[in-house]
Amino acid sequence: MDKVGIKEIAAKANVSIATVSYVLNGTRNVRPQTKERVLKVIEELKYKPNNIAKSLKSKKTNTIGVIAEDITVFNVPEIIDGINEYADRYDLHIVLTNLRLHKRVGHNYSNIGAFRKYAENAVSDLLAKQVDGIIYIGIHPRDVTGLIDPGDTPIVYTYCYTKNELSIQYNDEQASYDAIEYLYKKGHHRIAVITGLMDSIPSRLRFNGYFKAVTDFELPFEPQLIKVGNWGLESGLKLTKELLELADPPTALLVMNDVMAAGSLRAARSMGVRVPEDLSLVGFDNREFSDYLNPRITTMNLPLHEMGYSSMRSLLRIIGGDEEHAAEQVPLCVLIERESVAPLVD
Amino acid sequence: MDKVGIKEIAAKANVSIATVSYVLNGTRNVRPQTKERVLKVIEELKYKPNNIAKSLKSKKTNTIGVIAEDITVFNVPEIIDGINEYADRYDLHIVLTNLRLHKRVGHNYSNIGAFRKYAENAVSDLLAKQVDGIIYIGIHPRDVTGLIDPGDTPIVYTYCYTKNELSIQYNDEQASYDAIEYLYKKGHHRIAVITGLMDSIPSRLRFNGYFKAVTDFELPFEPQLIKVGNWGLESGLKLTKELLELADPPTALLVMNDVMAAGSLRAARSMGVRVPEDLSLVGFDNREFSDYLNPRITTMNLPLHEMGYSSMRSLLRIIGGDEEHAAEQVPLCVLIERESVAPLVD
DNA sequence: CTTCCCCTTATAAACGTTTCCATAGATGGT
DNA sequence: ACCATCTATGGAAACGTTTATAAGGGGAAG
Repeated sequence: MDKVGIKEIAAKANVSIATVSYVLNGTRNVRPQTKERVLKVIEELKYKPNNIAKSLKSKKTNTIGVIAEDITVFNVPEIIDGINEYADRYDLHIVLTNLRLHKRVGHNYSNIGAFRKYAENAVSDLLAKQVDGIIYIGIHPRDVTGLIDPGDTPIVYTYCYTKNELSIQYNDEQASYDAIEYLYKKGHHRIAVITGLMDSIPSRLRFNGYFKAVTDFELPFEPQLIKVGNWGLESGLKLTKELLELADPPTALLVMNDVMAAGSLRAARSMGVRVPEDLSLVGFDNREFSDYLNPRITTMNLPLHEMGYSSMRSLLRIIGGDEEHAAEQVPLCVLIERESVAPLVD
Repeated sequence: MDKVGIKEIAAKANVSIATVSYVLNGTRNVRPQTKERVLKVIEELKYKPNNIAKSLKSKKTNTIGVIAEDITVFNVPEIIDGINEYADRYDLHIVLTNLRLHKRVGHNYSNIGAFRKYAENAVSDLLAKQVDGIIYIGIHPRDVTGLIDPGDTPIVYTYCYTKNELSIQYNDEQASYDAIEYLYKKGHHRIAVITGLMDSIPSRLRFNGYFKAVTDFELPFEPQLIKVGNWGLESGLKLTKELLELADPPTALLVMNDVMAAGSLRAARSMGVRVPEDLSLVGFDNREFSDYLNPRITTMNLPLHEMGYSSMRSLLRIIGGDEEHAAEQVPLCVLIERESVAPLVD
């Protein structure tokens, strides 16, 4: 099974390689009769194009490099799926680099320096592969400014924060604000919050939203209703207990991720507090399991698929030279109503 | 910022392009002094290699095509992560094709025919990109034999079933057998089972394991203890209720995925049956949330990372021409003990 | 019957590398 | 002093395409 290229086709069809190329790409008119003949030979010889050669000449690979800081982080696959949807439409291919952040440096981002060289390598490799552009999928809590240098290959960031570079990101602050507004409209006034780690950007932004809403709706601001968690279930459990042991416990609780919210549920159960009758609970992330818990918890959905899709669209705009219109409006987070919130009746 | 290639380096360093290539790859001895000079120019001009050209000449892309039937299916990212770990070690790159099976044809695999052309396209594209090999990540319940034709590009399948092709897959039957054995050793004899859809291969295999174990340990075989579910939470809930309403309900229950197991928990709670005191429960998949439920459920872990890793290793063996030793031993599933099983005391 | 133009097809250069082969100079054994 | 080796380097072909340019032939217009 010898390699059959355009040359072999040309020989067998008694035309020049140029002609074969023209029928292959429709770049130029070719007499129907000739075309037919060439096509037949292509069929016969089971010609398979070689995009490497094509790319070399045309300086276009139709390939986008996707760098994921960690593909096993729960939200990332859906973002990639969004990227894929767009890529499919435009016949683009994805070369995926998984930086495996967590497996390499664990969950402590302080020694992130050691990680930088992986990121840099990934970029070099991608550039060597002549990708037409790069999408960098962070893992949310980090500002990633200056981490890598893509030269003049277009890049867009998503699911992370940047200073000057374009980053496709939903609005954390708004999301959190909306959650509080929802609770407020259900009649709740004393609303507690369990944040994530406070050196994490989304944590701060979400807290901002909480604070803004509390202010806008003239809710009492009581520091003892604010608890700083660490994103883990145990922390949700412990802090919720503390909240419930208050002399005057809150009637509602916003927890900044679903994992901690699962902890809240456990705490409530252990103390005989009923959710939602005695305590309304809203989570964050709309993780699949939030629907499996008991009660099914009301939580804030993140527009992940759209973020992926938008990143791709932005990137292609930049590649197309339209840098100005690259910024994208990402759909808002929407609250998924389930069973963990009840209106407050006095 | 003109493109700087090997040619520009050669000119500026007063050597031939051949020499530049030799210092770049260390393919040949070059006088230290010359080497130095070339390296300096490379540095100065910020030379970035072009792997496209390299691949064209060398007929090696160092790229593996990964076709995922659906990257949003929960187990897939971890498999990819395993692939990545191996790829990193050997400086291989991944071009990822996500077939988006569920978003395209939903969860009803009967109209899978329409899906075939996506798979075929994916393969053609990958071949055009001259990948050195292909890994096909299915989504488990399907036999994928004959779906695609990779020509003579090496391929290995994983997380799906095949007839003659090499597929890296853990042992469903064994896993299920082990779960029953575990329950048996905890003193349980009347063990019920909730299967998945019975047109799914893992469902049948797992049932096989159950049946074998029941036979080996001389447990009573009572058909009313066998329920056929559909993988969804509601089905777990409903069937568990039926089981618990039996005149003589089982003391233990093996549920063939964690989602249905979440349903079982809900059923038990709604009927005032305590887990594990009144009913021992073991799930399947070791989904992250199985640790968040109440009680935390004991479940069967799948060696996903290893499957990815092994797939890659097998593939590289085939690429290296060692077809015989390509088959891999995939680590067994291991049961993760948590809180949902208690020993039976009479 | 020229002349011009258009339509179709061919020739060959180019893309950025690797690598085979050749060459020039140095070394060393006789 | 000569030939055989050996080392360091250069020249050029090749990988499979695309595409600029050229060329041949036919028809319409003069």
